Amino acid sequence: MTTATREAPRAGSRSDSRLPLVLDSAARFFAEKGFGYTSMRDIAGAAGMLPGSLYYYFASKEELLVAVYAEGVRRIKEAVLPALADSEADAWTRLTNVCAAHLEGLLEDSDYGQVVIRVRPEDAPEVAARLVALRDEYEAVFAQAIQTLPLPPRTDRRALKLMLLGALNWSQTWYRSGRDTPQTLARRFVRLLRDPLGE
Amino acid sequence: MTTATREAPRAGSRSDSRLPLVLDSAARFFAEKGFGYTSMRDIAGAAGMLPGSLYYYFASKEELLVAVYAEGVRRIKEAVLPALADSEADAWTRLTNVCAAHLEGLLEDSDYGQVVIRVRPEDAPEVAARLVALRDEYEAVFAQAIQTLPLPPRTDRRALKLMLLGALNWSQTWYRSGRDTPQTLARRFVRLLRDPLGE
DNA sequence: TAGAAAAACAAACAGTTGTTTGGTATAGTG
DNA sequence: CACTATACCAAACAACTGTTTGTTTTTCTA
Repeated sequence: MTTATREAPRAGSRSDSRLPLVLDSAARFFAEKGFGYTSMRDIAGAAGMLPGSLYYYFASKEELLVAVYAEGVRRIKEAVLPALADSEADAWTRLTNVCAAHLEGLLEDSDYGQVVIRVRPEDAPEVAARLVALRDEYEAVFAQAIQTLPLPPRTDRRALKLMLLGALNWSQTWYRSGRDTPQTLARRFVRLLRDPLGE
Repeated sequence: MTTATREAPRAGSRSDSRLPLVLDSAARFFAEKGFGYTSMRDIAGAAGMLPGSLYYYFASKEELLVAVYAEGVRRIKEAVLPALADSEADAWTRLTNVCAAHLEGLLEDSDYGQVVIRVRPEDAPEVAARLVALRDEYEAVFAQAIQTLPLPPRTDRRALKLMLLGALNWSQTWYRSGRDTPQTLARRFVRLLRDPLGE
């Protein structure tokens, strides 16, 4: 809306655009080095372009971040929604599947998902509000998986969501690919919540 | 903020050093803006000094981070250790108190604690290993609080630690002072783990 | 086939970055 | 008193930052 940044190449039209390359490149750097530590030259270079050329697609570095961020949210949602819609499974295994999908899009799958968790909205003040909105949009999806759980009355569902989501997101700091899979991790976390640990 | 307000030189020995001021200033900026977004000019300015003068105390920006980081770990440990050593309380309330102390040093208390959680070691490649070592040093303390829990056999204590610590640390992203206190938050999280939620 | 729009290049801009160098006022010591 | 270490200041450095501007090449369309 604000800028002419999101125009996708129309079908049949000129397709030598390097926009997807730019987005992938930006996602990779943002995910690996963070927003502030990535320069427009990094991104352009990896896409085989000059830094100034990026401004043909994006009005600013922050707008580029918004595009990557939005795509990240879109992908995580895309991975999670099927698990959420599975009416065959019971609520607890549905939650487990949602968590597994969340972890996958966050740890293994793509750089896009990692950007959503890694980059703090405040790091891009001009567009912070839009980033927060995108995050909230996904959190609402995740909250649904908890809303349908059969829980003892008076259970604090909000706290449950914050706790689980926090544990999942923080895993980005210690997770090393090859040891545990997102699936087993998700199972382990959900079980810790479901099964009683006290006395 | 304060610019040329000369701190009164303390009586006696030569203690007109502004080193503590520098550390406080750095901690504040690192906690609020992150490491990469903070310039040496920011830090020096807030301490009433010139940027170059910081190199009298620290060989580099990254070394300055190490100093703040170490002090942060020291403070969190200082807050958590008493709760851990309380042999009166039973293991579960001890864990609750440890979590509360952890949250306090992370959300409310000081900027130093926030730096430890906020700044990623990889953001300072030259000293990353030392930062990780400092973090691990604390995590070992936290692990102790879980080690002493009376848990059903075959419980994955490592997963429990990662989950709880993740939930606590991630709270930094959504916590707003004035709503919930660290105490109530800690109680809520621990209860979610201890009490059964399943069926 | 002329013209316009798309997709870039090439080169610079002004500002900021961490850091270095050389000097200086102050205070403690013999 | 001279001397020395401390705790800074003042000014610059080269490298890098996001961004702008004018130009060129390519491709689609009328």
